[in-house]
Amino acid sequence: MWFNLLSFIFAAHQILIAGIRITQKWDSNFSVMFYISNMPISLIIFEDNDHLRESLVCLFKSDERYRPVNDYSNCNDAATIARVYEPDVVLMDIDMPGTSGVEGVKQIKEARPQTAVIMYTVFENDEKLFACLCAGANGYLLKKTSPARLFDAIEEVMEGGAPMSPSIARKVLDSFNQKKQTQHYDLSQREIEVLQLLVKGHSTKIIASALFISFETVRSHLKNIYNKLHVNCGKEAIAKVLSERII
Amino acid sequence: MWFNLLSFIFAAHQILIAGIRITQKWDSNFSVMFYISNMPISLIIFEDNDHLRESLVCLFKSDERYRPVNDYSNCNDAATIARVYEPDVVLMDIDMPGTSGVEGVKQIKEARPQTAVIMYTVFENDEKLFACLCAGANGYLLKKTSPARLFDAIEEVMEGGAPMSPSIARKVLDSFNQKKQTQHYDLSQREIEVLQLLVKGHSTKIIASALFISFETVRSHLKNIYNKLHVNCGKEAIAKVLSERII
DNA sequence: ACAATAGTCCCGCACGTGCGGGATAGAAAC
DNA sequence: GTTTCTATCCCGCACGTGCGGGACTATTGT
Repeated sequence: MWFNLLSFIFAAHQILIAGIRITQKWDSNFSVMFYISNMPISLIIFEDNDHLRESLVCLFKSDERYRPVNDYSNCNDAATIARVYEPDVVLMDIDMPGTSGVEGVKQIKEARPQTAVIMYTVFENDEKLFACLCAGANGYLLKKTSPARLFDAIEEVMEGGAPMSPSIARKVLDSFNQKKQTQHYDLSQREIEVLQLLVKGHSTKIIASALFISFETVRSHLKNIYNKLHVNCGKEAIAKVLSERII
Repeated sequence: MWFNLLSFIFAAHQILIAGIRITQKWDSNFSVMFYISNMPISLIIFEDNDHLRESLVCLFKSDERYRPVNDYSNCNDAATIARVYEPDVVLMDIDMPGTSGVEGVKQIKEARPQTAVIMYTVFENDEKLFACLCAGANGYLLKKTSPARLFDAIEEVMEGGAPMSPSIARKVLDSFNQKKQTQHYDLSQREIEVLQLLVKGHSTKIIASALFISFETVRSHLKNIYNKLHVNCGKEAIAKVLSERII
């Protein structure tokens, strides 16, 4: 159960009141929420494999900390389900008949952003991973995850964390470091300065006055930049720089 | 100790040979490496607080799995140190006199990419966090991390993971989801199609032929798009879309 | 039935920009 | 000591593009 206490700042991560553990959590609107641990965590599972789904329900029923509310073999009505049952946590498979899990997490996050959605899948490929993260997933676990780690992950996401399988976390961190993997275009320092202003959308004239050099000089630099980046115009250059994270 | 076995693909994550646990790891050049667990993990610590640094060394010396090679109160010679001692793991503070930890991780990763660098800091602000990740950090732990979790994190990073404190992991995942926080510009479906082609760097003429509509129609759409995005030209539109992750 | 919206198409004008030239001076590299 | 690189500046031409108009059609919502 969540209590939304707007505009209240609380420094410590856990406090004890009358024996009840209260854990801090920030929601996406920067309001503070508290999770009272002696309430069971309500849980909904989306998983099309009947065996696995029933095993998961059974697993969570075995621990009094969890209250598996419902489970579904598809997420066609994910938004409604989230609104009606108001689950704390959702475990979401990706590959399901009908609506995919990627679309499912998007709908749940739109319908009820407080619900933490943990992806639970065999997929390790970048495309599905980043699609889920952009859709608002709060965690990403591979199906080889042990039950103990599954429990930990749910605790972690309830405490404001983002549980990920190690190889997934690595992929996520690597995505920040991709600019080193892209080739080096051998731009001079001055050309980098010009390019940095260009990718902010500034015109040649503005760049010239910003760098205290002549309009024609900037154009000359831009010509060289376009050659080095193998593009034909400023728009292509901006697109290339921003999408490949050069500079 | 690492053995670099190029072009060899190994499916399982752990195998047992004669009682020695071998763990798979991928390095950034896509070659496979194996970590033999009965070898102690060599470790270098950069931390300017003498008390904390000595405590950490003491902590790691207490466990035979770790071999703290050296420790430094600044990372001015980080690149040389990495090349000479070839550590498996580096624990790196951020706020140090002289070269900052952000610069330190960058230098270490350039000098010896195989070395896993885990940031170990009090800083939770986005700026420093993402600067470290872009510099190539393999993990990010807050100083409130317990010793047990510290050990786990080093195991995790050696096995190809990316250990992060929960609040850090959350920040990282949230960074993927920022497009929902940006405002909605109320673009029509057709305008989105035009804009998607524009941000690829395509000219008006190309967009027209790609969408099977007239050149003038595309220009008309672009005019409306610029109005809705509050920009004055295509370059600004591309810059805004790609940097704010609209669409 | 009417208004609003989206999508399509067209014109002309002015300016920005890409392209192909050329030139000079200082610094760095060989 | 010559070459190469970098930064700086200039010209003219052709095309792309932003801006301000207008017009027609289909759909949607009231």
